[in-house]
Amino acid sequence: MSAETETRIGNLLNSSQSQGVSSNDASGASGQGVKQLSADKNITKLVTTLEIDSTKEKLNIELKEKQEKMKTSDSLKAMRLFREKLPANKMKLEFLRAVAENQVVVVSGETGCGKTTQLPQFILEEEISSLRGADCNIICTQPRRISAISVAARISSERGESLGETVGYQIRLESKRSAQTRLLFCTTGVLLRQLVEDPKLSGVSHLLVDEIHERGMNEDFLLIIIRDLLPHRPDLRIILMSATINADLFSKYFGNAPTIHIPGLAFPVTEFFLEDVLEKTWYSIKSEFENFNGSSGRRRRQQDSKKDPLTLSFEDIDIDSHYRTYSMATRKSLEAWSGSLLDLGLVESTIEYICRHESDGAILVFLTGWDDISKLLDKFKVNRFLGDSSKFLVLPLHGSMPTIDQREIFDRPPPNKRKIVLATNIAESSITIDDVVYVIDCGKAKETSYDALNKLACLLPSWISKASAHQRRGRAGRVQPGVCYRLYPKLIHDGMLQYQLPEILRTPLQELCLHIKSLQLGSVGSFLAKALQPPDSVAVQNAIELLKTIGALDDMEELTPLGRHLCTLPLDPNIGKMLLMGSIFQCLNPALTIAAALAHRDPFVLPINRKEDADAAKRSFASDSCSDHIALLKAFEGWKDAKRNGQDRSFCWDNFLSPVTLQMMDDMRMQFLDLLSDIGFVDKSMGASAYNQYSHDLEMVCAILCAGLYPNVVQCKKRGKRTAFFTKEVGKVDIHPASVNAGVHLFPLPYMVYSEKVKTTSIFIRDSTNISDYALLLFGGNLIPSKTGEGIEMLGGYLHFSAPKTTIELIRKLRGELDRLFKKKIEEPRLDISKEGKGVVAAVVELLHSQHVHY
DNA sequence: GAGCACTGC
Repeated sequence: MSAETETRIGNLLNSSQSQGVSSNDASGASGQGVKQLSADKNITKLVTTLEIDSTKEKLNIELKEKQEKMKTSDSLKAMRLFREKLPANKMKLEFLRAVAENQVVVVSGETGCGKTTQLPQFILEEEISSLRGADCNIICTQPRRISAISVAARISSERGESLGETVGYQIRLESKRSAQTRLLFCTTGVLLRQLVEDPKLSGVSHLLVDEIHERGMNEDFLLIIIRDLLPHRPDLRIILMSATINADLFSKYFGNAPTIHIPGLAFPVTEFFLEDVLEKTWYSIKSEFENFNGSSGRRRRQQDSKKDPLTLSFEDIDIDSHYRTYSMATRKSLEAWSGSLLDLGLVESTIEYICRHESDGAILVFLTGWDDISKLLDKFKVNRFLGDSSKFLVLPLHGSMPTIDQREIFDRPPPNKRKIVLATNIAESSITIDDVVYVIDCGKAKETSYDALNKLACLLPSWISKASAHQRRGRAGRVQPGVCYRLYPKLIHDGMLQYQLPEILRTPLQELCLHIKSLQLGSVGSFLAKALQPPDSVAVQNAIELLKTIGALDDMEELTPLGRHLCTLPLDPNIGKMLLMGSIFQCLNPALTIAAALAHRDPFVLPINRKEDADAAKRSFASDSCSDHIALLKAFEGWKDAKRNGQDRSFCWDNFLSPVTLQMMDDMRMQFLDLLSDIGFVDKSMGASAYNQYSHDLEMVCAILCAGLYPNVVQCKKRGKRTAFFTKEVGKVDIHPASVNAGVHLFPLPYMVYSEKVKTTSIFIRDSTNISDYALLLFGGNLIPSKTGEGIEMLGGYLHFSAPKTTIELIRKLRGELDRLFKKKIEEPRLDISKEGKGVVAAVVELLHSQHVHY
């Protein structure tokens, strides 16, 4: 730091310190007024209750009459016949009796049995017929937005109503419901948010929780809450719905609640395993070691550490005796088969076999990721048969590919053209392609796991569960009988886990922990111990530690004022903190944009053919900022500008951006703004300019990023002409190749902050922003005096900063002022600190812009 | 010298 800078900052600081602002507490005078008001309220309440009773009776009768008409309406005749044929219809009386007699009922049923559309409807009809229609309030949760909408729409049409009348839906940022709505479909997340306001679910008569077999975190969380709620709400009815027959786990969890099983109604799907596929296709699998020694025999145990137990157990099988009835060629292939590598040649041959020998119908191929899809497409190009684009319509389907927003996937292809969809497990439950007749299942999926000891998220291909395999197979039987080709031996299938590990055991828990605290559910540890499968205590401890580090929990694990604000923001606590910092320090717009992008998904798409161009587009947004977050920000701002000129479509196309994602980000920004206004950090009447003084100051924006993302810090260390990156927990990490910082050899600043660190083929920092030591000193963790000398430590001693004593003193002083300002604003968000903070913030900006110390 | 499962408030 230059002497000149030092003096300027010193002066700025001194000018601001003396201006203490007196508290503007006005609550002392308001006590009497509140009492008066509540007395009035009681009288009004009494009068309205009487009125409500008579209108309610009228409504009950009205609803029943309307329903009777519906039952005889001609226009709904076809719909009625369809409904009567569903397997669920046969169980109607049994189901309604079980619901009447028990507080909790578990229903299992295969796809096509009609449980999701019929069971909530049975309850609704029963309540209306019994003249309880006015009081009934049925909620049915779905794990995904798309299913909440489509099921609500389906039931509305079955009742001959418009969506949003008796039946409605509510998902984040979108709802169709009205005062008449008696049956509401919502995402599980929406219900969990609602619980903050209404912990007893008062007014809800029936709660159906669908797809509990998927074991998502929200659903597992909700089940704990429901079980604790039951004694306090004896009138509340709970119906848990699962797709798998094995519903015992859920029944036991609820004190042996009765279970009902509804058989499915799907077309039969024939199933072939690898051994059968090999017999049919005559494909020959080459050993992965063949190139080294020319023999095709298995090199057992050679790479044990890399192989999973299931693959290893297959290598212990004596192929010749186990597969006696199979051909020599097949046995040789099975001997060479490697469970750890996907054989794309086999996939290609299987597709070719179907196209040559089987009748019409779309083919759906389940692969693990972008790479498989891309490589298989390359193989198609040079395949003389499959490469004929007049006969085959080949479509990649991946969450980050541009095809995701296209209708082509769902449309029937023209006659004499076969549709072949190469998909990830997005096609397992999120996207349904009706005309699929053939499914090819590679048996694997990329799955996250959480290494609690290293505080590390992992994303690795692994064997799917039997339940997933069953679900994939079912995708072939939606419109007619289908065929499923499994590219793994039956023995592998038999050894697969029955179910995937629940999400609560596979993810970091900080957001969940915050949610538990906000619902006042007691200590995090004892609450989570009540889960169906409680998470590892180390994982819980990590989450609590992180919440303490960012200042959301105090030493007693109680919510701090900051923690309470973070609870109201539907965001990861780190990103929520960034948003608050942005609103306090005049960077509101960038904070809103970056928070929306990080919370939702990357708006940059990953096209197969033009990925170099896509990379270049992203880099051009980042310019020389060395920041993926700035690239996101600039891309969004560019889109907003283009949209104003009606050029948004071409802007997205030219820059490889997803319009759907950008629109969602825009909607989310509005939601965040509303929430910030609710909790007092933003006064909308002030106008945007009141919160964006530094929004175009990239140094300041990066400092806000640092404030939010800490302790996700990477040290950049020069290694000759390159830079190496290190974190406290796992040591050396790499910049993800998709980052704008990949391939940059030297960085102007000595640190990076990031939001996501994932272990795949290596440990990658997926997104990063290069930041200065000043940003870290002013907005990072607490400054601890160095034990050894005059410097400062951070991150438990992992980071050291040294500078002349006067500089350190100045930084400590500035940081102290900044912390004081932040604390004041967090404790009293509506307080105007702009005058008081002017000097401090100006000093901070000055410092962030000053010559950085070379590292 | 490389790489990007999927949901959701």
